[in-house]
Amino acid sequence: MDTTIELVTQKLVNNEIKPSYPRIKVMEYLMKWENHPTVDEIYLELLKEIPTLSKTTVYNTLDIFLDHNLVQLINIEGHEARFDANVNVHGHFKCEQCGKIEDFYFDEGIVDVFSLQNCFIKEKHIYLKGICTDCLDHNNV
Amino acid sequence: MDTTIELVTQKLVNNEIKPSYPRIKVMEYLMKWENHPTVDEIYLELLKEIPTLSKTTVYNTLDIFLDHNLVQLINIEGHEARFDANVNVHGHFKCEQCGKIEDFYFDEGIVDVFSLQNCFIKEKHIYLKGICTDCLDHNNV
DNA sequence: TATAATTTTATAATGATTATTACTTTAACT
DNA sequence: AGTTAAAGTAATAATCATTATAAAATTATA
Repeated sequence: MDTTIELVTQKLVNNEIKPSYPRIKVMEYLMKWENHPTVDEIYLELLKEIPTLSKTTVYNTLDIFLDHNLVQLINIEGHEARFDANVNVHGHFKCEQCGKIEDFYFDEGIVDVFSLQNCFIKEKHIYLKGICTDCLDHNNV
Repeated sequence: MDTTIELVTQKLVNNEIKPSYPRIKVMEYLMKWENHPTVDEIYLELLKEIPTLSKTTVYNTLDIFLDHNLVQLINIEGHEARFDANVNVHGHFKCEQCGKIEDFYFDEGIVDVFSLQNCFIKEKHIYLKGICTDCLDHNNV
């Protein structure tokens, strides 16, 4: 059996999620390609391997993963949800020109020092937008 | 003439936006009530004063304001856009229980030190989610 | 005042997400 | 193994925010 599939299966089982084929494949896709795909991108990609797959299943699966904190939801664009299997606190930078989304890391503490000392903080999201170095170079703006 | 309306009118004119009544009212609402309303909230509120108002106009008006950087778009919830007349860089904390969104401030520099030195950063958004102090108190969790 | 340009409105279209229901697969039990 | 219940998946329709389009109203200009 494929090692990746074994690992993913284990991950799901550890979180009390039954490792059905679609679930394994969605998680595998999210972990393997560390992009930040939309539901549609996940669906269209997996459809190649699972011709009977429905988009509803992708939505349901992602909801389960969200509930179990196995993925995080990225709201960098209002009109489409993106998903990230990296649930460590980190930021996202989207290039408005090429559309690429880059991860970046920061000391989580910087967000704690603000005026919300006594609140219970569950999620921390940092989103930046601009033009990436590649695009800046190629544009020679 | 009302001082607020004069101020808002001036703000629009300074930004080469014709100060039509709906535009003045949308901006006035955003500045007066420093909440972070959705399009629907703005629409329903202003409808009381402007019975002929259409939601399309609210959308169009907000688009113009965005283009001129007079408001910023808040994507803290994926399914609904919120708007903020405060365009200074600041963060938003949403209480998942009462729904309230609080502003908070941070040293803008903390976002600059990341691995994006050579990118051109146009927008910086920090969103936190959790439970606010009020809700924590009243729950006596 | 007449005409052109702009703004607003009403309506329809789009697209992502959710809800519903039926179908299929898996699990449990005899 | 065969039967029934439960869980998961799929197909379809419904919802809702947003966008597009075209008509009506307003404002600016000659």
